[in-house]
Amino acid sequence: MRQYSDMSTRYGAVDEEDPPLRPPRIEAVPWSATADASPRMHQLLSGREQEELVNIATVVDADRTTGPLFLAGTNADYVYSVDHGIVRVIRDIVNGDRQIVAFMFPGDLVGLAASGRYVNSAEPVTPCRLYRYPIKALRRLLATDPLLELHLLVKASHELRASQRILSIIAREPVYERLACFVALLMRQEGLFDRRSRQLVIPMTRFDIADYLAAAPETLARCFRQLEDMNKIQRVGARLIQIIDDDFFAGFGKVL
Amino acid sequence: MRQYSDMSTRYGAVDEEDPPLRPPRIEAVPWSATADASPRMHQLLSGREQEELVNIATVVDADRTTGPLFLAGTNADYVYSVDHGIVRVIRDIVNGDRQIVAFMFPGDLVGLAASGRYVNSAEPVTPCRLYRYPIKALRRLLATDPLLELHLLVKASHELRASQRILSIIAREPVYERLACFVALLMRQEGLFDRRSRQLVIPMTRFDIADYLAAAPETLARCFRQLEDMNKIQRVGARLIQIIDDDFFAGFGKVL
DNA sequence: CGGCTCTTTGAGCGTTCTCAAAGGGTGTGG
DNA sequence: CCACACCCTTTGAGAACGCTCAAAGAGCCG
Repeated sequence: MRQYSDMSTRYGAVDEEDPPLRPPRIEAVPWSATADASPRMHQLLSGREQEELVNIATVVDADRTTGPLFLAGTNADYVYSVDHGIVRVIRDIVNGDRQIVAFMFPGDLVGLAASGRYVNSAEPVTPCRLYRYPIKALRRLLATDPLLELHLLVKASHELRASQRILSIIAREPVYERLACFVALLMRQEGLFDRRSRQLVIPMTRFDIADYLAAAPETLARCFRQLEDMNKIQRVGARLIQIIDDDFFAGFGKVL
Repeated sequence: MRQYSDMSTRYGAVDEEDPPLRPPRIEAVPWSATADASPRMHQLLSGREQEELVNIATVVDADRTTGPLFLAGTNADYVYSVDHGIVRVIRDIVNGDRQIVAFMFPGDLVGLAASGRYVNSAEPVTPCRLYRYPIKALRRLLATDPLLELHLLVKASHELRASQRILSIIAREPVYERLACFVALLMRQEGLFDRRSRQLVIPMTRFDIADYLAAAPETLARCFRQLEDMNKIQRVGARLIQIIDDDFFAGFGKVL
């Protein structure tokens, strides 16, 4: 467990160790068209909103060794925003199987609830830092700040789109296409893809990817090999690949 | 085309023809626990909010012959709420395949947008009536009514849960389990299941169910037969089944 | 160096998909 | 009024893809 945590540290090292504390951020593609007309991620929170949020927040640091952030079915007392690192949001299926419904990256909100209970469990994938907001305080804030409320609504819409996107990815056959979509998603994430070396860091295990794409980890390994045989990628290490055919992945990344 | 429309009319006849116009409704399971502690659907809109919405809304009637409500990629000028009938929300995959990301029932909101464009297409599954709200007017309303904004946020969370649920259903193997989950979902819908006769109306075609559960329509037919052989259901007609083993479906309906 | 976990590869099997065709119900046209 | 045409549904047969089980390889840490 220990060394696995450290392994994650190396592979998922998007942020250097102990970065200076940044204000909370919530990012999303807004509803309306922006000036440049390209669907880009925007930082939704104003400086004042960030202050308001900091006032009710506590900082949480976690990694794979520290256990789940919260478990499905328990009292939903907090909502989290990701500052750095990656969190997986999990829904347990019946017989030991589980589905990762989302990977949460910096700028994302974690802690969906219904009837006072968390709907999913959340666990760190890499070492990560989150802001934790008590729901009661957050609701008080929302009642007095309609603009913040609007921003959360925009963010919720963004998460809904993301969920529908992974839905349409899972529906795809064969599996190597799902993997291509997943690689395209990772390439869009800040800090994982190095344009110069054309290398992409894969911060999660094959098991994680398998639970995300609804496939077996062995199949994933075969699909990586398949993409290599197709001359679309080059495997540098288990968690590091080089992108050979950009257009190929651009095609799979077209979906919003 | 014509007779198919009429067929849908018969099978999907949740509401009698030309019901009196009801005020707009938006339904969801709220975040917080309610008094009865059971996760039940609630009507979110107050009488005043319904009035405000009616003031900016127009009524739209549609069925399978009238074509899509809107197409993915077109300007997102309106949001819709379903009064009665069923709407499918579709995302096109590559080679003619498509994924139904959601069936929208009365009380649901349709018209998710990003950067000013609809993300999905929406088409009537049964004859239906919707309220159509211009987005501009709706945003003005939201700016002046924080409570309405909160209700939309709760509704968006509800849709997100629904999307994650179908995600975890699709991930299931074998397909007959997906179908069992789907049947359990339909049983929860108002007006489709008759408790006395134990009969369930299936308002959509095998193709629709296939595009929803990420399976081939032929496989769906086989799975219906399989459930019958297992003595879980009895096929009365293509779009009407009798539930034999309630506990079986209750088990698959457990997921939020 | 040994132990651990993650990753890769192989072989055999099972489920689902595809292609094909027949059956059923409904509206239309003769 | 009946027969036809259309679409949806069902069933069958064969092929393909992915899963399971098994085992070896690789990287990291103590």
